[in-house]
Amino acid sequence: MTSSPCTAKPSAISKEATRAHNEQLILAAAERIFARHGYRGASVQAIAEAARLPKSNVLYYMGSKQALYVRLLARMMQRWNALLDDISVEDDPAEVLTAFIRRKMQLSLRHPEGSRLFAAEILGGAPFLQEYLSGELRDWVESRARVFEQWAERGLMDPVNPVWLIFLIWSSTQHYADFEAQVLGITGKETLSEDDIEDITRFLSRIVLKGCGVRQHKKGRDVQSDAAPDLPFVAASD
Amino acid sequence: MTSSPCTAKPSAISKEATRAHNEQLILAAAERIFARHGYRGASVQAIAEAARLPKSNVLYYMGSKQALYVRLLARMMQRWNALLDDISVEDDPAEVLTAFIRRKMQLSLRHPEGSRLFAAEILGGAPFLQEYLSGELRDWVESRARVFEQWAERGLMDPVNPVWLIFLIWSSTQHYADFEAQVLGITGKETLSEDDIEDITRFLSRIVLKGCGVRQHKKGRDVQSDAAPDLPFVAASD
DNA sequence: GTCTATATCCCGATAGAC
DNA sequence: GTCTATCGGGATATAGAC
Repeated sequence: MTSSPCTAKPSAISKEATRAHNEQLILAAAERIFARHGYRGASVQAIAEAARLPKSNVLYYMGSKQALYVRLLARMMQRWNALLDDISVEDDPAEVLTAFIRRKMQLSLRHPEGSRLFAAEILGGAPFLQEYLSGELRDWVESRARVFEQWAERGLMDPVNPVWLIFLIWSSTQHYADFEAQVLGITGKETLSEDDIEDITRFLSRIVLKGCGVRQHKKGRDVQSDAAPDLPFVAASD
Repeated sequence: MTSSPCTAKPSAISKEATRAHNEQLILAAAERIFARHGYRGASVQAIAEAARLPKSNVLYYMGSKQALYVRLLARMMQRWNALLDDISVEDDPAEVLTAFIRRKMQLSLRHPEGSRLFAAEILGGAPFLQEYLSGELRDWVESRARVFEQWAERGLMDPVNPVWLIFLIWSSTQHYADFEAQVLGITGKETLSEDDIEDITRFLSRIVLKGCGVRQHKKGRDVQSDAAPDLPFVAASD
């Protein structure tokens, strides 16, 4: 990934490539700045400097500050949707929940600025995302909630409130991206290593599965109903 | 702060009362605006309008935008510290953890704007709070972490990473204040009722205690080591 | 297509009238 | 003490030179 803007000679082919390249520079820089200062607190000037381009160039490529912001939000929602798998009541709860936690964790830490951009938008009352939240996302939550309830009816997990459970997974995973400054300050680390991420992922999976009484899926075998089985991924305690 | 009877000069008293009253108006309004738009995105003009005072009045009372912001952060840290109880290894894990979750939940929902103000500060890289995070708060976390580890050594709970556990409790409770817009959009509610709060609190306590394998403290009785006892506060499932 | 120069407005902060 | 008027600077956005 080159970090310098392309202002080279306009040969027919490289024009489009240059434009695409500069757009990517702007989007990456804008995600950082918007995440850090929020919509109003971010200035086009600051975004331009972060992208090493003139301010007018940013507005020329993106049209307006608001259009740029909306485009970034849409990109983040797209990433989000990419891991919102469909699940059915026939699936194994343990597998689905661990995969859900793992993917959410990876998304947050693969795109920390996007995650913080989203967080800042919600923190400010979600002026640009209300429709998405109470429409598309709400439907997604409701459909998964129904599956969780059916799992509980079949005795595959405890009858917990499925919406609170989804919020628990969202909040506890996103925390490591959104509150990174706090996490690093308290742990004294400079960054979270791959091992840390793996450790946290296993910790959260363990707590959620055990906390919800999810039975291990063992085909052709009876499952003990009141024992707390040792899970295969007991987290290290530091 | 004196509470003098002073009947001689009521005008002098009402002056101070007016000042105190206006300061409270400004602090409340500023907390809302800063929480919504972040430090840079908030304008003194907007704060003044929210407090129904002239802009110059806000700066006259508070000195500067930054002084006002720092004062609000300090107030929130003070509220925070007020519930950071000391705990010892002799205390009952179940009681301590449930009380911790309950208090944290109440704090977040009693002061949602303060919670969001803090969140915005962390989201932006904690420029004003880094010292607090890597100093006072870090020490607090370490001391509690050591107690959790000792509990695990005594077999009172599973040997989970205590710092991840603290982050889990923080994130999952704060979520309902910081991401209120998302929670309300998805649940379709206009506000979270007292019953909702109680339900969420019990849900989180249940998951954390069961997920960490916290044994119920029963003095003078042996504790079954591998059974998952039914907790007294099994959450309703909706 | 790109970037300089500029238009218009709002920012935080202050001086000075009352 | 309170508030109007204003300052210098920076905001978004655009017009126009190259």
